[in-house]
Amino acid sequence: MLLKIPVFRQFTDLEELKRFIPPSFNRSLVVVKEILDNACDEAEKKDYIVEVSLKDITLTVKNKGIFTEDQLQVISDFSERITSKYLKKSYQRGAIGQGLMIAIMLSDIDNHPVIINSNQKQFKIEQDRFSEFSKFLKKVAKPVKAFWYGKNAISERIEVLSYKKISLSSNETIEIIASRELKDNVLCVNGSLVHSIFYSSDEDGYVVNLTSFLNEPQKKKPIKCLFIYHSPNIRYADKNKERVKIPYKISRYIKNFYKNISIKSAAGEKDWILIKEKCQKIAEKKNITKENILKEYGKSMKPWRYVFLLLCKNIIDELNSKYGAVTIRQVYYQLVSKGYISNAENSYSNLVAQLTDAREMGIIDYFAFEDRSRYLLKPKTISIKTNPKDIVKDAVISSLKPPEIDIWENQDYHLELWIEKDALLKLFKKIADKHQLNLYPSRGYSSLTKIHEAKERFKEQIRKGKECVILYFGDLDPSGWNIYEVIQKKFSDLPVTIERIAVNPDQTEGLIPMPLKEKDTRINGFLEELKLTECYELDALEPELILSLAENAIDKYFDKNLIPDDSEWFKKYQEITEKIIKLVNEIEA
DNA sequence: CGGTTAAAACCCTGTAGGGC
DNA sequence: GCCCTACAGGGTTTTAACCG
Repeated sequence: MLLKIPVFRQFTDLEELKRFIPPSFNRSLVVVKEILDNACDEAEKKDYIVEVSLKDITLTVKNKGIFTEDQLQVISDFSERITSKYLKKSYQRGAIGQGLMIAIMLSDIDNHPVIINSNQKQFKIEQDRFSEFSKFLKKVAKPVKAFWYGKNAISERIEVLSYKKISLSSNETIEIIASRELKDNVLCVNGSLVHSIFYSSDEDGYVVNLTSFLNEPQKKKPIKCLFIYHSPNIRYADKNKERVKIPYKISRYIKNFYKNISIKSAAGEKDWILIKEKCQKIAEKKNITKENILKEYGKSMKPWRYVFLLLCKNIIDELNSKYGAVTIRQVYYQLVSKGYISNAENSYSNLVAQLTDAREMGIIDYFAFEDRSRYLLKPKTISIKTNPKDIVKDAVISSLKPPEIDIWENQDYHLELWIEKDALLKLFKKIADKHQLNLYPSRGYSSLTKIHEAKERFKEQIRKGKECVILYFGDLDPSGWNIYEVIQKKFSDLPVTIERIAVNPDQTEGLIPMPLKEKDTRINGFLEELKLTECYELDALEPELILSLAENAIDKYFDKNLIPDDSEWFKKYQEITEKIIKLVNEIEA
């Protein structure tokens, strides 16, 4: 079914239009920027020159016919979705359409005419919303279709309509569904569209028939629920959609229509801590009470939780001694593999919350963790009180630290260490330093940029007559396996060996398996190829084992007899540096 | 073919509401 | 009313499978 509501009304109706631009924006500036941006973008593609002229308050942009009538038809095909979040994501219609849309609406709001010269035609966008251009749009605009969104899209910007959380008039409420629980895609309509359905009256001449609208998609696919954009909290509301309010009688109407559809709330794992009872017993045994905790930390907490956090602390201490500061995700995997907590979606965020408390209370040290994903950019300055001579001396002496001689120069191979996750970077850093190897944490799927850079590196080595080898370490799970395969595929045009060192199917003995995530779209390939029903994290291997696997692999490609003799070199280096240091010491400030 | 959803890596905050 | 969980929100980046 097609709704017989021309969506271009959204771009020509003042009230509708206003919602698309944040209030703080200067509209006239935005229109100029958009028009110029898009004209330049298009012109650049075909090497045309953009002509811009401003007369009185009329902005004219000429781009030698890039805006063809065909293109305008495409742009004005409003049966396609439009962007629902300004400044965030735009769908389908692209820059020209977006620019035009904004241009149209702004010219409407600000009474500033905009002229687009295109293909010997002139489109003037001016105050009158059914001007030449609007008429053109009206003529070519297609009716809008209802469309399907998936789970993520919904959780991103759409809330379900039912009956719990949002307070309405009287005591009625509306419930928000946890969209994660939805197994199938659902039909939804975008807020402004719903808005149009309910608020356009017959006087406007638009046909509105909610029943047929609800009926139609039901025939095609079993429908779960009709979704309407809504945010319960005005703070979190999409500012573009804040005008969309759902009156109770409308929600009731829809609810009645779908009486038989049950809406389940998301069932997270409530008892995500699997060793609760054990902790309780320990607490009793050690006589840990709320009062004791309150006395010691100034904040009370259930004894079993405290015991749980102490157990976490032990594990964290152990990890710290092996790797140094760790990430919370590393701790999470450890706890899961030890059977302390469940491996559920909510488990990780719960753990984060627990460890936040633990840190703030002082149970666990802040230094136990590190955040590798954020950084501070510091200016490099020194105090005026410092002695310039000292600074120069320090700089010279520290720059004279003996360098490392390249032990790979005469080798037959060029070796690199690639690991799937950042978490193990520290462990691998040691071995990479020791053997002078490039170390690359791909963080899941490698970026094309880094693959390309690697290829350039390898080409250089191949020119030198070397064989290139990547020693790869990753999880033994569908995605982990696939990541490895993708790397192989990307290097298929270069003679590069990719050796998967760990985790391999023959290394899983004694490891605690994790269940396969059934939702993983790569699961089929994994099952077929490896015939495994469980998966294994790289972190689950003992660090010593990982290191020895790496050492053995490196030794295979490294010939000790080919290490250059550097004794003479360093003798000379020493002589020279000593002379320089002597000179520096002689300088009088 | 392109949009959507899923996966991977990582992190943090605020609050509604159930349970005790 | 406290404690705790779940679930909203916020941020960064990638690739593959699937589907119409």
